[in-house]
Amino acid sequence: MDLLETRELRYFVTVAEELHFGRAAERLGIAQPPLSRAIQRLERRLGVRLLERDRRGVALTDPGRVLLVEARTTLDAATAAVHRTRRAASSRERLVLATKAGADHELLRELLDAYAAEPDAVEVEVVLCGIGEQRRLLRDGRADAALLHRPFDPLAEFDTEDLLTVGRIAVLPAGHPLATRPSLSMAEVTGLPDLPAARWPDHDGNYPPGPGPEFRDQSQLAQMIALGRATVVICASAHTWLWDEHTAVPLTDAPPITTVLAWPPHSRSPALAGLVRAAGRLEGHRRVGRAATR
Amino acid sequence: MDLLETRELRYFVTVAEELHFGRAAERLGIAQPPLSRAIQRLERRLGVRLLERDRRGVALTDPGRVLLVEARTTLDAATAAVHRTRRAASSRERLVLATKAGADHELLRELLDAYAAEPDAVEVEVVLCGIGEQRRLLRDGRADAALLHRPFDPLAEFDTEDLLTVGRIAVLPAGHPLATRPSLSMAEVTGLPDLPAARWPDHDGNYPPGPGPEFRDQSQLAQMIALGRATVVICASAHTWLWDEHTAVPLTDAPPITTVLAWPPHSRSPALAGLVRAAGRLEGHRRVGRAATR
DNA sequence: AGACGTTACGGTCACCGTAATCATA
DNA sequence: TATGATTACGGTGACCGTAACGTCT
Repeated sequence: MDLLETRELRYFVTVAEELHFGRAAERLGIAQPPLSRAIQRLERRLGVRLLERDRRGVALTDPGRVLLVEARTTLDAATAAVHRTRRAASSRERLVLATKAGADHELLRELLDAYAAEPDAVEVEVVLCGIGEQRRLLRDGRADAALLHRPFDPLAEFDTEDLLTVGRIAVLPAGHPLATRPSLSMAEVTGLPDLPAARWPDHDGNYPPGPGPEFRDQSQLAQMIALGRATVVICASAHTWLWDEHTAVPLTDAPPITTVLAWPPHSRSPALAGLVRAAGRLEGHRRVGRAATR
Repeated sequence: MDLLETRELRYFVTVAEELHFGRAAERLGIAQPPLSRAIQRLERRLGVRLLERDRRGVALTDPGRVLLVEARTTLDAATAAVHRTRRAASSRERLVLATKAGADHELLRELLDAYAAEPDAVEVEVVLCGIGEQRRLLRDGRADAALLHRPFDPLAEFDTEDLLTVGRIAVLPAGHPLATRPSLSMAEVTGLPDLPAARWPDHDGNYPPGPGPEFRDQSQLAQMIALGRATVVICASAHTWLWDEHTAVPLTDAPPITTVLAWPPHSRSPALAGLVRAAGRLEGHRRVGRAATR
């Protein structure tokens, strides 16, 4: 009763992303006509119109939008099958941990050290990926676990263990008038006419509207702020990568950010279990430490 | 990079389930040789040996076991894509709720009534399925939500809302000596030589070892107990289907069972949101009611 | 010899690419 | 007229079924 081949799904996803048969066919490495026919076949088999082809191009229908997300998760599951099977076959076991480049330096170090102390610790490969890419790495099996951030990353589909909760800071150019303040409120740093808030991509890869510059990784952001062209409100643990030209000011009224260790819920590997145990120990120690210093 | 077609995965899963190329080919409706070649192709592409074919049949390797679960989730995702896309295309919206046949009568009634009171309630189709089948219906998109039971059903992969927690009862033949007792302990009802505990299938469809009779649905169970051949420890809400020949005795030391409403975590439908809201209201009322009667 | 998985071989159908056609701005 | 999707058409390759083969009990 599953009449969809992954090739067809891949075709559909590409067309849905490009909204243009020509470009989609080029990305897929085939000619347009076979692609057109494949989509028609898909629509005929499902009995559902997926794309609206009228004047001025192609648009997704409502069922088409549903299929787009379902097809993506199916394709992710298929590539996860490849990765996890190959991983299981490789002789020496290892864990792949995905994290955003440039974030959580110290925490990551602590976690790796804590895990290394586990009795049956295996090699941990750290994969640095772009903003918001960790979840896809988890879904398609390229990573066994990842560091995510609440409330930014949707966590519903994963199991998680809290690691560390910190406040937020505003990162300003060193010479800015507000940079001398000991703390700031959200209201004071939003809507500054001379310092627009930088914008980063959401989970669909699109940028929210606004006057600030778009950026895609932490180095772009750092440079833009150092140039005095932008500001950003960000996790306090980001202080590790600040430049001399930056000033970090704590925010009093911004909701805190929790870094969590996340993994696919059905994972059964003992190595991953060890990593989770290490994460729990880390968080436990931290809690005890906090309680003791009160 | 996803080189696996769903047809190949279906072939592999069937062989892995049958552990016999001939029977698997028959189930798939093809001849053995193409099946043999397809599996070889799969192994070659993955670079992994999935099956051990020596004398006395076929066995799964460790990577083969990994691929079996990954392939199942991939196939479930593919059929979910079909179901959800078709559902989205159908004009009138509806919800499909899966529940074990013969369980949670009253609770289900309450839930449906509570949901019907929602402002934008849509038609709810109730699908009765076999023991432990609800999770698969959720995964492959045949159902939008299901009633599951903690701690029996693994809930990691779903979002859930607690509905009702009740104790457990022992169901005995009406004439049994223990049937006159006001309550019992687990120790008293396990290991009775004259009344073995009935066994039901676990999540893989296998039966745990033991002397008691195997059963697959509630009517078989009821008959077997009425005949004086078995006993069972079961959710207290099961009292709705007891016969005159049955006696239910509460257990004092058995962990309680919670019926939960479960749904796929990425669901975005407003109709489902309404059902969850109704479930929350139900549980809230119940909690208030309990508190008031204390 | 029997059971069962694999190799050999020939045919068909699905998919692809090139070329022509249709629709729209 | 130009752009972009669809239909027409011929070819190749993937997959299947039948038949022969190997291997172990």
